[in-house]
Amino acid sequence: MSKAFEFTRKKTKQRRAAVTVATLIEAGFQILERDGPERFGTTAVAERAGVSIGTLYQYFGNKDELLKAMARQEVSELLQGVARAFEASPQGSRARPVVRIILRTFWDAPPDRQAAFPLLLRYVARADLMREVKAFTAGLGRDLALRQSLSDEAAFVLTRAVLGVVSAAVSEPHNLDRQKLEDELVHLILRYLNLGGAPQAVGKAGARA
Amino acid sequence: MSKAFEFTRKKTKQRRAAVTVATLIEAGFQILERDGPERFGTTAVAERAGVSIGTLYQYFGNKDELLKAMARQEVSELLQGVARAFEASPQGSRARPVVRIILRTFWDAPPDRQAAFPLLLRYVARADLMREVKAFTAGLGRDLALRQSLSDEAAFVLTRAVLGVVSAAVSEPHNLDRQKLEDELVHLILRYLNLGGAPQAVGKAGARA
Amino acid sequence: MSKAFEFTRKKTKQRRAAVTVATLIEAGFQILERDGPERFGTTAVAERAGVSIGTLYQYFGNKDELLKAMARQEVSELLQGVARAFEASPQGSRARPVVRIILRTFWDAPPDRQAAFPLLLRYVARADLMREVKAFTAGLGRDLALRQSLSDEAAFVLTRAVLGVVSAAVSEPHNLDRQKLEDELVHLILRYLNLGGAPQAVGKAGARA
Amino acid sequence: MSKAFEFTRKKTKQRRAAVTVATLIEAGFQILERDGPERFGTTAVAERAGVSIGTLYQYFGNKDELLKAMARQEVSELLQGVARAFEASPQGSRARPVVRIILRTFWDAPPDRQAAFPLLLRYVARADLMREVKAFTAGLGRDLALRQSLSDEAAFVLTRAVLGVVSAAVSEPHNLDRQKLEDELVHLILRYLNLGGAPQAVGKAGARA
DNA sequence: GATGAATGAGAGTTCATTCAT
DNA sequence: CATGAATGAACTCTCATTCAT
Repeated sequence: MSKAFEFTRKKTKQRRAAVTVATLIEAGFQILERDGPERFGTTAVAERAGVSIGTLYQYFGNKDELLKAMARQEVSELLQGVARAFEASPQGSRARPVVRIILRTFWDAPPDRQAAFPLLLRYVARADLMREVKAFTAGLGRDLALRQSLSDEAAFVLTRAVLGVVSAAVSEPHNLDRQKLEDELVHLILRYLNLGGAPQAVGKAGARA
Repeated sequence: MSKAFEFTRKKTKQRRAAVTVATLIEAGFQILERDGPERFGTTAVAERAGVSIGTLYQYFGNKDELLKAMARQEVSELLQGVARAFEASPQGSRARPVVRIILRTFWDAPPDRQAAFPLLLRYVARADLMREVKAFTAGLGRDLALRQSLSDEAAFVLTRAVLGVVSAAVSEPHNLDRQKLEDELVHLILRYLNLGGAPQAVGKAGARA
Repeated sequence: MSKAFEFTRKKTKQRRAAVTVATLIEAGFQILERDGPERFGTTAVAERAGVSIGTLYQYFGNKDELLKAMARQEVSELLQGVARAFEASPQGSRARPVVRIILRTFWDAPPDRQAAFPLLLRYVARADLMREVKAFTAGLGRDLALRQSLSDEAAFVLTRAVLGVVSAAVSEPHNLDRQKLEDELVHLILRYLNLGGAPQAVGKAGARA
Repeated sequence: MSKAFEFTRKKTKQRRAAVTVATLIEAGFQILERDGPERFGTTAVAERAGVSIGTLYQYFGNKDELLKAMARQEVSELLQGVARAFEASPQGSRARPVVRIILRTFWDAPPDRQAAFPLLLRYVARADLMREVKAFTAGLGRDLALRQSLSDEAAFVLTRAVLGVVSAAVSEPHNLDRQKLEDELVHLILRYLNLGGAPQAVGKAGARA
């Protein structure tokens, strides 16, 4: 057996494994949306992915690991979107694009996907996943604050406040206007960072950002 | 049988029923704290309450109803605390007392109780429970805004932002300073309502409230 | 509700529970014999007992507990048989009746039941079950030794030697004569206790006991 | 290709195969001791041996065959030890050395290895493995009995009695003295063979062998 | 009303074994 | 020959809920 062949074979196998993993995660999202967080089960995921339950457990030692992988991917995508929106907009006008991408992810998601968020979010709130979130919000904070470094507490408050609002908007039944919510969120960010517009009345949605 | 007797008996029965319900709810909290949200089960609750599982189902048609009753009580206590703090403090200095009582409820709770919050919160986020929360936040909002009425969206953003921060502080592993977090939360509220201090640097915890 | 009624009801329930437990243990033996030790499973036991799997787990917290109960019963029956044989025979001629009852239990059992012994025996070899076995062999030892007390080690050697022989006779494929084996076992016991016949040749089965 | 070359290659291959088999068996023992009999699995064995699971199945058609090979080796080593002890000691004083080597193997083994014995022993008790055990015990018996031939039954009783005692000593929790146990075992053998000391009291450990 | 034995669908997980590469 | 990804039957166990007493 030549080394080249060995190498090819190994790569092939690795690719196949990677494909299987990706398929499982995707199936995980589909089941989570189809059956809801309560009825989310490993058997259904494997079946939907077209692999045996044993294969699932080859790659994810248990249900939690699968959920964590799904959460990681979800977070990662959101963070990338935020980062892109952040960099694509000029300093001083970044709050709104960022809020927009967040709202698009959460608010615009179909109801079934929205129902999946709380479960995923629970898995995000674990040490190993938080690290990258922290790293990201730290970087974000630095820029947002116009080079003034936000304290850990300030970064925490800002990010969790925004996340709390959009999570609530998704999981609580309500009757809110999307545009007004966006305005209020932008307002929240700008005022918190002492960047926002004139000290005028709050709650009058409009040209405030 | 005289009506009076009937009445007395009925009242006695009702009182006994009320006691049983209260006992079950209290037992519910104990089990939730003792076994955690995952292992929270009706059997254990009934046992701890000293009644049979059948009796539990006499008063709560299913597990969800029990959880909702527990959530209702928890929220109700928090809201009362907030209301007291609100009314006890002079206009213009209300943000900090309110934040304090919230932090006391969440941050100061023993770890086991903290672990119970996410589950309870999920049950708060249901239509019938939200009504009173909304009523409360609406009233609160009116006062906070110095008689300017907050829009629904603004009230939503303010309350969920604060809740999001304290929830995260409780469920995520972190390394934050309690006093600084309190300062930042107060800051968030005041700035959002355009009441807060001078447009100075953010994140320098201290004499800002 | 009168106390008498309460009492009756309780007794009724207890009786029903006892019947269920007995049924499950009996079903356990049947499954163990039918499917073999490897394939012995809780589902099959419950099914055969005509109750749900949940009921089985109401009475036996896990598979091991069921197996232990079965082992306890098996041992208990054997010990009772031995005790009866012991007491029914005159001092000095007790070895043979005891050996006979042991051989009847093991050797005469149908092959499927024999296949079940090793598993059961493994569960006998646990602290809590051993206590009664020890108590029994201690008592037996005292008598066997004509009032000389056997040391712990001697009692251990004697009982385990006999058990080892009959276990092996059951679980190993062999081609032995039952009568000769009985003779040799009796011989083993008597000689070990220095009670046995003349110092003649070993292995010539016959009128030695 | 010359025959010589073919031959060499074949031999090389055979040698390599033998090494692999030996490696697998050794890995088997390590896994058995590390994970216990319940968790003993082919995957872990292959991994520990540094080969793929497929390779394991090339050499052992199934799990049982692997276990049998392990049991065979274990037994073979014990028998060799016994044979050496037997031949190294003078006629008439062989019981104690033999008992000693047996106790050394079982009693002195580390607890993890002891836990492995019952499983191995079960695999010894199969037709093909028993043949050599029988051959050995037959030969041993002949010598032990000073040329009187033991009947099959007597050889069986003697060997299984001893094995039963040491197995029990290893698998049951107990509180026995090693020296006393050795004395009692020697006593058992000698008395059974009508070679042993005076018809004195049993259970007083000491200078009886 | 109170009881608690019984239910049973369904969960997560394991592991000996196969076979395309 | 070696590999190891894939298999899937089978397993133990949970727990919300019912209903005869």
